[in-house]
Amino acid sequence: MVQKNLASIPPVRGRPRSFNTDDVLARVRDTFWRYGYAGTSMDQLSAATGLHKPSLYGAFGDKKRLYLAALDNYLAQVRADFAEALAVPTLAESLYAVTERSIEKYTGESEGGTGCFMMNTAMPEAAEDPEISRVVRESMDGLDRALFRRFQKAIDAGELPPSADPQALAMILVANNYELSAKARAGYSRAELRLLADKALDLVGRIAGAPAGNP
Amino acid sequence: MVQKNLASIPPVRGRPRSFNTDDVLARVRDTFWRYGYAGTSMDQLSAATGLHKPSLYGAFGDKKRLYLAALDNYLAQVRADFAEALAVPTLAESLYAVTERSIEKYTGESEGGTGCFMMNTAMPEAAEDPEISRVVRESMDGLDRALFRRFQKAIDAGELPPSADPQALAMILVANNYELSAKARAGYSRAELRLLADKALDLVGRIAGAPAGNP
DNA sequence: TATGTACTATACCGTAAAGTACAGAATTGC
DNA sequence: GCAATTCTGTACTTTACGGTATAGTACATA
Repeated sequence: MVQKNLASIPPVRGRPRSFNTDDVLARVRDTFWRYGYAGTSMDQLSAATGLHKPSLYGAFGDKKRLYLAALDNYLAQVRADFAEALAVPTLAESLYAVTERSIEKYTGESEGGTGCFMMNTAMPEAAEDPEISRVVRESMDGLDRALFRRFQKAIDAGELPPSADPQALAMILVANNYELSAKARAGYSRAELRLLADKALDLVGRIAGAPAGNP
Repeated sequence: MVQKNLASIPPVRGRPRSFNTDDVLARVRDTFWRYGYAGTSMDQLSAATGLHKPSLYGAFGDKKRLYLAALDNYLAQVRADFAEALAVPTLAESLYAVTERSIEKYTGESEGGTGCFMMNTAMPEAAEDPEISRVVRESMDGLDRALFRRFQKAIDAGELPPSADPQALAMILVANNYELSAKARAGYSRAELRLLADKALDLVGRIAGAPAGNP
């Protein structure tokens, strides 16, 4: 994401916007989060943001561009959250923070709907929309890489033996993350999700010292 | 599911149906699979099945009942597939069969769309529809239990030591299954999914002999 | 063959969807 | 102050949606 969103660059001349783009995108995101992409109407988005439709269209384009802007916004925040959690020096604390943030996000404790926003809104569209599926793939690859690097860092720091298998370890947490999202959406409780995440962390601990198996 | 679907009980009198219910539900399922629940219109379903809308409404009720019938149909088939794969006597072969069937299904090789039908169509609706979210939860619990029982069986059969942790082992495959579904929908290739599944199976092998960790 | 019954086909209904035209309002540069 | 520019608000257009009325049709029982 090198280029900034056009909609967030305030125009120099003319009547200024009466709204803050990020606030609007947060409302838009929450509405899509609850009802899905196809299940959300522009009128709902208009009501949720307090903006009239021409303002939404003027600022973001059509429904899909508005959705993609909200998705970008969400993914940027998720990346920042992950980066912060992964920056914790101790591996165990770092991984716990990762799972805890996911659980908090997916249970909708702070804001938004349940489960992962991308999983529950982009996936149904991904089959027929290459633009959306590309964003999804890149986001997934990013998650894989981020966790892989964290384990590599732990090996470099001597927290794990050089023989450890960072790819397998990363996969445990990635797969667990998908399960957390799905089960949160289905209505599982925070406590149940916490147990699942702890099981995954326990697994990581059990095989952290083991070398990679035969391919 | 004790009670049979009403739509599958042929009436005794009057003009008989010109269509086979299961065939129709398969077409309905495939259409929802591609476009999502909210993204699919009754006209699309009518075109995909070759039935006119009044026939669909007459046989299944409204859109949601039609969807739920297709979902039940799908889940029954998935359960049967899983049961068959889990019935393979050797644990390793059994687990490989489980992953292979998922991959085949999720890549849309034989029929339907990509990813898990339930994941990609029911999840967006699950947040606002308790009836759908209940079905999803029950299906998830069923998957957890089926895999747990398979590992328990392997312990009973002496394939795994009594100290093995069937819950953790089951979780590896369940979480992997969710990841396979998500990545298939995002467009990952069969080969990439196979590698992921093999990593999970490898993990199972690595910790199969280990006892459960501290809770 | 007569009759009841359920299915099929066409056409339609009311509503809600995405998107827009246009007039007025707010701000900047001149 | 005045023109240029951009946003806001109301009302609208067009299309597609879920769902149905109705007329006709095919079959089972009697």
